[in-house]
Amino acid sequence: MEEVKLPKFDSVFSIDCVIFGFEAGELKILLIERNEEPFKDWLALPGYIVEQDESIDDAAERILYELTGLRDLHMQQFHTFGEVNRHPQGRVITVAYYALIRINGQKELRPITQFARKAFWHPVNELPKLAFDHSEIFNTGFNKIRRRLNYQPIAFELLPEKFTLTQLQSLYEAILSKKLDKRNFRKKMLSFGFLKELDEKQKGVSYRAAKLYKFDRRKYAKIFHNDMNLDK
Amino acid sequence: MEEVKLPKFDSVFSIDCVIFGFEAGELKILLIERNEEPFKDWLALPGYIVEQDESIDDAAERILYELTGLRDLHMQQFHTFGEVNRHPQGRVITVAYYALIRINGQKELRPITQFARKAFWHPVNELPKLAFDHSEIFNTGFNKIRRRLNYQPIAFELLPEKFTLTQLQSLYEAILSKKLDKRNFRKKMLSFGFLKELDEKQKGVSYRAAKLYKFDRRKYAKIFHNDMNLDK
DNA sequence: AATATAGTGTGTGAAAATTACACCATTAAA
DNA sequence: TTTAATGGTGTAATTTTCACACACTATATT
Repeated sequence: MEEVKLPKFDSVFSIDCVIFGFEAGELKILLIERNEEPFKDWLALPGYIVEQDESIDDAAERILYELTGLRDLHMQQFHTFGEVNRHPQGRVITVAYYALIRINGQKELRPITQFARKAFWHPVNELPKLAFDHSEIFNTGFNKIRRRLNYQPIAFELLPEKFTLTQLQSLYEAILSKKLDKRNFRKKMLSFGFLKELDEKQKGVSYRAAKLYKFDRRKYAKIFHNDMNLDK
Repeated sequence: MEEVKLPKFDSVFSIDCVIFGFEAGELKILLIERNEEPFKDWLALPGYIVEQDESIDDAAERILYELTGLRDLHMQQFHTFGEVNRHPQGRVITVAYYALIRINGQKELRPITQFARKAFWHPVNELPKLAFDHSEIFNTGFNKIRRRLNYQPIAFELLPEKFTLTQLQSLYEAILSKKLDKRNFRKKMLSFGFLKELDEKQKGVSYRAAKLYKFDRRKYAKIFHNDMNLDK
């Protein structure tokens, strides 16, 4: 069997990341300020070029780390953008990933490479124009997680380990952009059976402290073992 | 502003297509027999390399056409596969698309290029080993359409324009691999309000002929206008 | 000590959706 | 006319969804 060479093109893959966080009752995403042409000084999603000897999943982790200092999140690919002219300097196809993380105790965001001047959280409402087609990438990703919220326990990745039902509800409201009924929401969430009520209560509030809950992954997996694998 | 060059890699994008059809009560996909190394003579999903000056959506259409003679289907991207060693000859990242089409009156399948020796329909059960990681790509795609079946009217793309409720049901059963209750299925489908009952009946059967129905896109769009755009 | 404030936590009834389930009707062929 | 094959239909029980309002508790303020 003879070795056949693949054709070569001046084409480049990149990764872009839509990282959601939840803070002060607001849904936010992670942006960087670019320090490199093109779109120097613009705001953009954290994203960069995939190396030749790394898988795209690995690349996503590395790139996010280099641009923001964040590590070990569970990112998932959600769409690939391949218009010819989406990058002004050549053909770049980008695979977009999302993740949801706890902003809370997060250490400072600090870019490792010089390609980003800084990284910071920005509310998803009132987003400014972003570099490249990043606004479109963000919108597609946001719609994806809205959908996924219905059949995947992604909300818990955004909350601290211990949370109140009110926090959980206001997160759902932020993602879905609509008000939910408190009694029905609580009834339904609790009926799933994967929330573990703790003995602790909220602290430091100047009103009746709410009970804290925890998301119980093991119970979730038991209850929904069917659905978990379908998801890729 | 100075022109900055993008780095160059020996990396290649490709497209692979998972095309579903429905025939004789069975769900099938389109395979080709490869006529080129690597995996010469193997069965594979229709797939090839993206040119530098075409978008990935355009590439998907072109490639499918060249390998199978099929045209103008509505393909949708569903996942991108980017493991380093998925192609034995170098770095190839592939974007996978699916489509669902009517096999029925389809003209002969005939590859245009020589890269495929032939193209043919194969039942999704009892699939043989496929070239590259195409078995995994198929599985991922199959799971995607199973999910989508719940919130998108994709089934109708697989049926002839006029179809009976029994045909529709057996298609659902084929995709979901489970039996459904006839009365409940019919009640529910009709309750959506986007099936148009025709005056015609089935012909050429040796038993009571069934009524024919049509999928009414306009009604569907009116009823579900919300959901249509979220889908990318 | 009284009171204002802000969010917690709880139940019920009506309506809608889902599920389980079995038999007669119609057609063509034998 | 009988047989074989599929078409077509309704109801009752159960579960899920939805709409809706007020008393409780902890703290801060006076």
